[in-house]
Amino acid sequence: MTIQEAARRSGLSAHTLRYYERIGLIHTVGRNGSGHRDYDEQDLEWLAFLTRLRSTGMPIADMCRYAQLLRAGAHTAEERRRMLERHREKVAARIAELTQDLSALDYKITIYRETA
Amino acid sequence: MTIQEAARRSGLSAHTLRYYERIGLIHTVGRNGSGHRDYDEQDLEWLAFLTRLRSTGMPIADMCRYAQLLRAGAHTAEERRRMLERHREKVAARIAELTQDLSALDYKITIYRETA
DNA sequence: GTTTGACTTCGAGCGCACTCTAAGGGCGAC
DNA sequence: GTCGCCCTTAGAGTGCGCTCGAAGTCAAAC
Repeated sequence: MTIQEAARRSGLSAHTLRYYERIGLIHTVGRNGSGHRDYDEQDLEWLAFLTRLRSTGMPIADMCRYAQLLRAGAHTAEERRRMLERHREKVAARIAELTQDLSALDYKITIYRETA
Repeated sequence: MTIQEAARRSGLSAHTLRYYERIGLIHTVGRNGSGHRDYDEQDLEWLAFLTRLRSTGMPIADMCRYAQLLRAGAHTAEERRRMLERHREKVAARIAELTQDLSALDYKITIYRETA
C-alpha cells in the first residue's frame, strides 16, 4: 500500500512515516518498481504499536531502542519485556496523577457553580 | 519570600517563575526594597493551581487566558468556569485513553511472560 | 573597601517531535 | 510530449515550554 494509504490508516502523516523510517523506528519498508514505499499489514501493526507507545508518552529515543532490540532477535525478549514493564508503571502513575488532578478540577468547578 | 524559596515550594525553577511572570501568567509579584521579587502565600496558591493545569496538559496560552480573565474581575467567572469544564472533559478523555493503552500494554507484557 | 553571591532584565538557545521545503524522478491522462 | 501529481532524499524550519547567558545592581561577609 502507498504511503498515503498507510498514513490514512495509521493516523500519522506521510512526513512522519518517512521521518520514523529515517531515525530507525521502522525498519526499511519495501519499495515498489519506482522506488516508492510499499507498506504491508505487518508494517501497519508495528505502527499501531508505536502509536500506542507514543500516546502513552514514551520518548522517541526509547522506542528506537525497543525497535533495535526487536531487530536484534529473540534473545532480547527479556530486555524488551522489562522496558514495557517499566513503561507500564509510568503510565499507571500518570493515570493516578491525572485522576487526582481531575478531582481537584471538579472541586474547583463546584466552587464556581456554588458561587454563581 | 525570595524567588529561591518560592521555587523550592512550588517545584518550579526560579527561571520558570520569572518566565511565567514575563508572559503574564503571574501578575506582577511584589518587590522588596532592592527590587527583588517577594512572593506571598497567595502567589504560591496561584502557582499550585497553575502547576496542576500544566500537569494536566493545558497549554500555556490557555492558562494565560484564564489568568487574564481572573484579573478582569468577577464578571468573567462564568467564562472561567466554562474553561475549566472544557478542560475537565479533556482530562477525563485522556485518562480513558491512557487506561485503554495500559490494558494493551498489560496484554503485551503477558504475552512476553508466557513466551518466556 | 572589595569580594561574593544572589538578584534584576531581556534576548538567545535548547530539546523534542515533528513538519516542511527544495530539487529532482516517474507515470498516467490528455 | 507535456502537464499534473505524487513520489524520492536530505536538510532546514517550527512550536512549545522552558532554560540559559550576559550585563548590570545590590547587600552582606570578610
